[in-house]
Amino acid sequence: MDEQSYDKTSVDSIHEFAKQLTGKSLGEVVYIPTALINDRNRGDLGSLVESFYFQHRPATNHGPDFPEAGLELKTTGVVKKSDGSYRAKERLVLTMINFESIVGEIWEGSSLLGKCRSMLILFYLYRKKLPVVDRIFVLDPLLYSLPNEDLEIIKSDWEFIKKKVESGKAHELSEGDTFYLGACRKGSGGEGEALRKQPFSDEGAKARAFSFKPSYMNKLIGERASSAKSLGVGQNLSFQEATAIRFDPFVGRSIEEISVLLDHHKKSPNHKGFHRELALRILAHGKDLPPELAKAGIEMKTVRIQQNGRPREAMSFPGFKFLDIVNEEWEKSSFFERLERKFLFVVFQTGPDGIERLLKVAYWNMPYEDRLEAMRVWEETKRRVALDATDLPKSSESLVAHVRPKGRNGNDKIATPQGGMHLRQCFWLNAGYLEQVIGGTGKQIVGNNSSIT
DNA sequence: GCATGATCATGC
DNA sequence: GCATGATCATGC
Repeated sequence: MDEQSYDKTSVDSIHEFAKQLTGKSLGEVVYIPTALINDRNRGDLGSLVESFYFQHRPATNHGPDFPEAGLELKTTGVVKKSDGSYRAKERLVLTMINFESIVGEIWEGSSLLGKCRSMLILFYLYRKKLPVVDRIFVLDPLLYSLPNEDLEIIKSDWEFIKKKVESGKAHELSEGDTFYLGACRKGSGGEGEALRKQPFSDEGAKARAFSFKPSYMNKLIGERASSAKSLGVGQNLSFQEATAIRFDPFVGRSIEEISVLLDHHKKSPNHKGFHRELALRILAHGKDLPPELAKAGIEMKTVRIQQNGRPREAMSFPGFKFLDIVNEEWEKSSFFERLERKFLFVVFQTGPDGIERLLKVAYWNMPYEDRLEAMRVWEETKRRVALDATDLPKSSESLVAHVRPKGRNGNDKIATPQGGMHLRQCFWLNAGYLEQVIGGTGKQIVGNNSSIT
């Protein structure tokens, strides 16, 4: 049934009309004046779809794209994974955060809610070199109406961001502050970028926008569905409460005890993922993170503390390539992306009796000052890789992070800018830094030291 | 006991 | 086969 047109007052009609784009690019369906394409790969595909496919020009720039239907139109990129399924290429930017006006808003009348309560999201296959009008739409368009199960979480994310602005800390905003909604950077990002004023501090803040995190987008796409059961976050439980309910019965118990209770045992004496597996069985009753934590992009990490209070090890992150980092920007680097996440630490400690027990569980995200220090280490690493990839920042050079090998064995070498081969490396958070962080999370079973009061 | 270098075990 | 999270090993 090919429809020639649609009813702009009807969400369903707009949705049906949009479906006819799937499998095609905008450019093959309608004529786009070349002046508007302009040889640029970037461009506002959403506006082009609205103007040339829907032939629709809203009377005003304010309000939804389709005011009569109360519908917002969004286009967003996906990339194909090796197994053929899709994942979000990036976060979905919803609307700029106006630091001046958000402090006077309430959720029910907020500009964010106006944007995201009803959206039609079209997915196109991202191809870097291809102009946006030539990118193919894939998947069915998604009619998004803020699901009940996500509403409370997104609302409290919004309130957290608002509170941070009210505390004069707009410049310290981080994606790790929140769960589904992120205060993402929006702007040139260059050295000369103009900072924005914030109402309760003289400090300039980088421009930010509300966005759905990539992890949340992936869940919407439905390509990462797992069988893991919901924790029940959102209805009447916070992340902290729901997590505490799962871990409470095991806190204080020994590894041995937990292992027996869950009937999960070490496969070998050197089973390196054992503590993590126990934690996942406690938290998720399985091997996958519960859907809420997956949607929030939570980074669950196990930390093992020795009798003397120090972590047994520093904390590693995925390896990087020498040839990549020299051309990367901090805010686009994978280390930055990791450190912007919210962490869930599952902490074990060996007691004076030599027995290791589950000590506590805590949510955490990296404070502003420490993110700046991590950036310094990253920039220093980038600089030194270009000079000599075998001489990189050691843990003695920073209180927060360092660089060390990360490989399968001594043959796991990759190319350096110097033309040689050297052991693959990754970033680590120092053991001493972790000690301070874990100590700072206090004694509670589940806390969140990122909270601002 | 710690910093640094080196490597393991697992799951996909 | 490979990335990943995590741990082991060595020398000071």
